[in-house]
This record gives sequence, structure tokens and C-alpha cells, in this order.
Amino acid sequence: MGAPSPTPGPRAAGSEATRRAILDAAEELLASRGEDGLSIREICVLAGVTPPTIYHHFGDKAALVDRVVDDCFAAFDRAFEGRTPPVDPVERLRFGFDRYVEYGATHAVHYRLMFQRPHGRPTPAGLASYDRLRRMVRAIDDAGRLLAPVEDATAAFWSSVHGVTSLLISGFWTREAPAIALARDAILSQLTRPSAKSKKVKQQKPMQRKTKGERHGGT
Amino acid sequence: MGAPSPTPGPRAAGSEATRRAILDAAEELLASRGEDGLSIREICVLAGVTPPTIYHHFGDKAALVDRVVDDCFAAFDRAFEGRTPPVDPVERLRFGFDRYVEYGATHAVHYRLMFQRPHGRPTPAGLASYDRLRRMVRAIDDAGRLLAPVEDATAAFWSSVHGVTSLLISGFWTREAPAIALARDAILSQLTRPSAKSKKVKQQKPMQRKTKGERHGGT
DNA sequence: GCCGGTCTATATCGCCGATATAGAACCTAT
DNA sequence: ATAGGTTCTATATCGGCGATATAGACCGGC
Repeated sequence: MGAPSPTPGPRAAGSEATRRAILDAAEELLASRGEDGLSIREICVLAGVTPPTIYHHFGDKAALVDRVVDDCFAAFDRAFEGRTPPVDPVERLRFGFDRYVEYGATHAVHYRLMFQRPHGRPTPAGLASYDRLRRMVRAIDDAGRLLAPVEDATAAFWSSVHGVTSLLISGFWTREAPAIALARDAILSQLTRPSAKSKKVKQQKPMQRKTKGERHGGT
Repeated sequence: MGAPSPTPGPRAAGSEATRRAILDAAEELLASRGEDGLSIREICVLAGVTPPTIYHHFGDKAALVDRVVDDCFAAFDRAFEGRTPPVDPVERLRFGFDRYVEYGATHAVHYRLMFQRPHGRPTPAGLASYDRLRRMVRAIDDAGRLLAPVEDATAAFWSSVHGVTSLLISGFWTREAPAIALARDAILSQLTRPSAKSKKVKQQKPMQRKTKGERHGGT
């Protein structure tokens, strides 16, 4: 496997197109029918291939899903780009929290596949994502504003944002639930100290009340 | 359906025994083979019945799993009893956090079934459990020590303990990871204010730094 | 002794993931 | 160009799954 032919040629190109068609069909089925609706046979119909083709290219269904998850992580990463994050490292982490939750809320099926796999072997793409989070936390540490070891703080932060996102996906919360900001600011104020410059606001009410109108949604 | 016979009689007793045998077999299979290993046919072999019997008693597999989940919630509740919780309402909540995480860590498969169901319709038993949590939070509010509305605080607290437990189950953490206490104390110190009596310790460093040498574990 | 309701078994359906087998398309070397 | 090896794809099938149609066994009440 993977013997790199000197020239891929039209044959390999067609093969790659088949591979792509299978992945696209899988992602479409995943979005439209959910995880349970993702069957090899339906993928075959949608992609215009037969089962052995899928097994030849991906090995088994789990490996195919792994590739789909890779694509999901690419889209996940994209949710953090294309917007200018705050410069302040703590605010950047808060920004990351919101982007993370936003992705989970708008891609529930994908999120479950990425972070709630029953046989939780972390994908390389997942580890890369976690590493990006660790770097954001380390930037806070570099600024002398982290109150816990980087590893512990990273893990605790992730557990917080994952907990929020999980409950959001389960339909227990709405996206504007005050508990979200509550949980987010709890972990942030526990892990970090305010910057020296922003002393003027000093110890503003520990909970973030700045946003204007998130006050109408009851339970 | 549901016409209550005047006297259940020995027949109904045998039926109830069959029902119990099916549930016991399902729980044993669940514990030994995991969620995926839980098949109607295997349950039949273990319980000594045939598939139509299961469908007669439970309707379909999802309903059977619902009954199993009910039993899990009973065991879950038991994890909070039999031990004398602290009297201080905040400390009682901290105690509940630890019991919750402990149950999740020692019953990973069951926890996933209870709280990570893909088709997340909350079981009545699950709602009852959440209500118990809400009462613990309300007790803090009654003591005048809650810093957020009861509903929001309850939800935020649950998201925190659920996030920790999920990551613990996924094998990402060990049970002694400092991040657990970090996340726990973060949400507690954000949601509550210290009691008037314990003023002597006042505003101890927001983060818990007491542990001595947790600085050797790099990446 | 028969009868209506409750409970269980036999046999089967359609779908699933996976694969053994074989053939088609392509590249390389002669 | 052509023979040989490699890569890719299709036909047909296996065993297992959830679910059910059908029918028989058991029991209480008339």
C-alpha cells in the first residue's frame, strides 16, 4: 500500500476520484440521516460503487468513518479561522470557547462523531486540535497570567467547553442559555488572572454581563 | 393493553420472572461486552427465551435499553446514599461532584448509555436525577450563597461535572488528574460565595495550589 | 369441557458489515 | 505490440442483526 508510482496517471486519478466520491457520499448521508443512517450499502448507491470498492480503499467501515472525521476536523479548524481573534491571550481563549460551542451546536452529528466515539481512540486530527488549544493556553502562561500548569489548565478548559457543548447538543440547552457564559467564565476566571493593564475594570462581577440582550430567555 | 387482571396469579408471576431474567441478562451482557455487544439474540441465549418474548415484554430494543437505563439510574442514585454528605450545602455539592465522577469512572458503559444517548430523549429517571441536583443547588440559594439563578447554576454545574466525566471515560484523563479538582473548584467558586462563618480563610488564592510536586509531567 | 386472553416458540424477512472469487483496466518491460 | 504484474472494481455470498407473522401452549373463568 502506498507505493508511490512515479506517475499517478489517469488510472490513479480515477481511483482518487472514486475515493473522493465515497467520502462525499458518506458525509452527505451522515448529515442527512445521522450516524445510524450511514451504511455501506447506502454509500454505495449514492457514490455509484459497490461494497468491495469501499473496502479496498478504506479497509473497513470504522476506517472510513475515521476519514470522515478527519474532514470534520478540517471544518472544525476552519471555524476558528477567517475571523480575527482578540489579541489578548485570555480573550482569545474565550473567543475559542465560543467558536467551539458554535461549531458543536451547528454540527451536532459531526461533533458526536468527533468527540463522543464509543471506542475513543483519538484521531491524529483530534490530537492536532487539542495541541492548538494547548498552544492558546501556553500563550496565557507566557504572559504570566496562567494560574495552573499548562497541561492541567488545558484539560480543565477542554472539559468545560466539552461539557457545555455536549449538553447543548443533547437539546437540554438553547444556544443562548446563560449557563453557557456562566460555565465559560467560571473556568476562565479560575485559570487566569486579569492583565495588569486592564486594572481599571479590576474585578468586575465575576460573571460576564456585558452582552446586551441575552436576558429575555427564561428557562 | 394494560387491562389489569383481577388476580395476577402464578402465570403473571412467571411472566414477571421472565421479564426480570431478560433485564438481568441484558445488564450482564452490557457490562461484559459493551453497548455494541448487546444484541437481542445474545440476550435470548443468556436469558433462555426467544426473540418474540422480548418484543412482547418490551416492545423493541430501544425500550428494553430504556428499562436497563432505569436500573442504571437506580444504581447511580445509590452512589450518593450510604455515605454521609457534608452539612454545608456548598460542600455537599462538591461531594456530589466527586460521587458523580466516581460513578462515571467506574461505570463507563452505563454512563454513556445514560448521558450520551444519540437519540437523547431524557428518561424520567434521568429527569429525577437532575431534579435532585437542582435541589442541592437550591439549598445553596436558600443559604443566600448562590451567585446565579438556580436554573442557570444547576445547568452550569451539570455541564462541568459531565464534561469532566466524559473526558475521564474517554481515557483522556486518569482519575487523579489535577484538572478534575481544577474544573470542580472553578465552577463552585464561580457559582457560590463562601459562608460567613468561614471568613478566616477568606479569599484564598482562587486556585488550589496545595499539591506539592505536580510539575514533572511534561507532554 | 370448552374459550378467550396471556405468553412463548418456529420460521422467516430485509438489512447490515464484510469477503471470497474473479475479471477488467492500466503500467511496465521486453 | 504484447506478456506479465499490479491496481482497481463487480458478482455473489456469508453470518449476524432487529423485527415480525404465524401458530401453538398455558391459564383462568363460564
